Amino acid sequence: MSANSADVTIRDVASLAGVSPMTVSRVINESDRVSPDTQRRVEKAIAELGYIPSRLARGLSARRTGTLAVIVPDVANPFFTMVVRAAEDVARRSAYRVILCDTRADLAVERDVIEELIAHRVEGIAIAPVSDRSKPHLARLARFRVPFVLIDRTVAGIECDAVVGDSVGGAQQLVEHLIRLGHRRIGLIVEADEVSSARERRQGYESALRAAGLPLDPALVEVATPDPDGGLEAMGRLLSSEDRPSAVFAVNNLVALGAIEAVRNTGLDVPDDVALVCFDDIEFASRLYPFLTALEQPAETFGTLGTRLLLDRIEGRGPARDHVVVLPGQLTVRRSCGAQAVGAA
Amino acid sequence: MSANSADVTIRDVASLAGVSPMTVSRVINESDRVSPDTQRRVEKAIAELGYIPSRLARGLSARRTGTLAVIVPDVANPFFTMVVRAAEDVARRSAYRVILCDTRADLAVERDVIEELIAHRVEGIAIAPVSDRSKPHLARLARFRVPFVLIDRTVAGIECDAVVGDSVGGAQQLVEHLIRLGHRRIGLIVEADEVSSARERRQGYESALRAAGLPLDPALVEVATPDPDGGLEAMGRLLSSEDRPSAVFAVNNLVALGAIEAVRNTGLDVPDDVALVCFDDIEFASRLYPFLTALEQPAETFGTLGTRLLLDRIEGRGPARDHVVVLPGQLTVRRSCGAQAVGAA
DNA sequence: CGTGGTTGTGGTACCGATAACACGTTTGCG
DNA sequence: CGCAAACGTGTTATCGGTACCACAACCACG
Repeated sequence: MSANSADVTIRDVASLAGVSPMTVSRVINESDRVSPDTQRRVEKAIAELGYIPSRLARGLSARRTGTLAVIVPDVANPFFTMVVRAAEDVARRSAYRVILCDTRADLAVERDVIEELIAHRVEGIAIAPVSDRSKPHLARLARFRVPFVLIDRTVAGIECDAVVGDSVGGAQQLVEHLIRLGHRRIGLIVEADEVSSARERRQGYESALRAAGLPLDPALVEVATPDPDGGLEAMGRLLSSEDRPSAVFAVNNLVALGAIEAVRNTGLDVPDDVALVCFDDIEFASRLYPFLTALEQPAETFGTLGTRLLLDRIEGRGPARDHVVVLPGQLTVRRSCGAQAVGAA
Repeated sequence: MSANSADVTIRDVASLAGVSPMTVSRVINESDRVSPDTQRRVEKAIAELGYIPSRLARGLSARRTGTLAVIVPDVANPFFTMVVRAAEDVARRSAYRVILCDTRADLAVERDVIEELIAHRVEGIAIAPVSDRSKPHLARLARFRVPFVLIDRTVAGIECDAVVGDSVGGAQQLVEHLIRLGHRRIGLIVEADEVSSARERRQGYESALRAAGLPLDPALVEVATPDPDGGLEAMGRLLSSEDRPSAVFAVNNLVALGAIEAVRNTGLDVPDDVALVCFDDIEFASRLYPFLTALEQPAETFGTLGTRLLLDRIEGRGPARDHVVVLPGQLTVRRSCGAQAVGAA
């Protein structure tokens, strides 16, 4: 047994087995044009030396790296955590590895990360882009012929495969629910308009209000960063306005968390003083304390489906036209909206 | 502008700039032995062609891939999510990329994943191993001279750098706290003994009981998989025993979640009927509903410190001896233990 | 003005694998 | 029995970079 297996190459295996490197390569790649006897000898040599073929060399000559990448703006957001986990799983089942990139919603990081991934010659990327301003980054991918699939968000001016939620419809459902509960002044905490999902949720909010004959009051719309701190500040502003809303729709789960905190900090309570609904559940929190009325999205499905589409593209099985999947969400009514929770259990 | 930048090589850049590939390589690598004029010409050519050097080729000839890996048993566990995010961040700051692997606590997956990573010639691995039975996997890494750092768990028989929590001490604190509240029959839901952190938490539990002169009753100890379902089942068994515990220490946050569910399913309540404490907080849940009395661990620090140690090793800055960091946790008292939460805010 | 040292650049081999082709040996079938 | 197809294996070139050495041009110094 060698002291160090790190430098064993295909040639070492070949000479130990008494064959050429090419034959070893055939064994590794399970080509069938190898005699059973040779195959056995080679496999024995591989085992004896503890040989592990270099993916670098393989990738360089075969032009296949067997690596995908998943880019998300925030792995710590439970929605994206599940997306990442599902993507990793699907990838592994197809013998691909996954490089995870968290852009922290920073365009500069996203740009760099994409350069890196091209340099790494990843075979495809599933990306939840920062915003519409990610367009040049995606254009660069297209220029390098790196297949990619958008997850959760589309980007204006980019045509490609995508898996997104029904943000317009979901937002409508949430707001209609609030209206049904009797709310007339409904606030919105949303992230910047250049994020497609946020834009669409805002549209859903507006169309629900219009359908109910309610006025659109710009004072009721706050723009925030999509995290608890953003929600905290935005809700603070809404609460301090003269004619404060009786209900608020938060663009996602983390924003909702901050929003609730803001309400409580003011000595008020959810839902008694302010009702609250949002997109995306926080599974662990709901399990402990079913509180948030949320439009739950099937996060894992975003990841699995997105990765499948990506693999299809890579392996040329993709449809000729772009494939945009819209996944419906599900309204789960709990306490934060002030409705008696319908005891479904 | 070329129609496709995917196949631009260093030679294309060289001929456009009227220099040799070697000179282009020097520019890419910021070697200073290039005249300012040449440098400018080469950079212009690079920009014009949209050239991105191949990491495969670089890795192959320079024997540096600039890639690390992080292996965790479950990214969806908030503790590991934070570890991963922190690791990724530190890595990027040092110009390394990170491959994420989720073993789902499956030894076979762990084995495969490690083979893959060696094949990829990653330069180092931060790993939260499945259990003591991960030893052969780590031995393989050692044999291939791949530096690695253990995160959160040590492995019997493996000496290396590690960043772990003070499981014994933390468990003691939690159990002492329950004893102080008057509990005499304290249950434990723990994962298999072959996981070092679980083993140590059990030790802490036992020594706290012994110190208080309380008996160790095997009927009070349930082994479970470290997830909500495991907690649910284990707590179910504890509750149905004839002399059920008045308090339970759950080995981690997810187990606690399931345990609470089990209590509630029985028509009982936490903490009135059964008090509960656990390791690791669930930040998002606590933010919404400060309920779990937990021994909080600085998850991000596990990731940052672990990755720093790893980078030190890789770059040869590591100390000669193994560096084991033990991070203390912090007891945060909330409602689940039945104590009046000390209003610290 | 010769010698040694620096500076900028190029040539060649090689990293570790595979593609493409070539070649000797069976095997099959009329 | 002869020739073609199938089989098993090796040879060579190449993937896209970098290490290493060579070398010309220039500098300074005694």
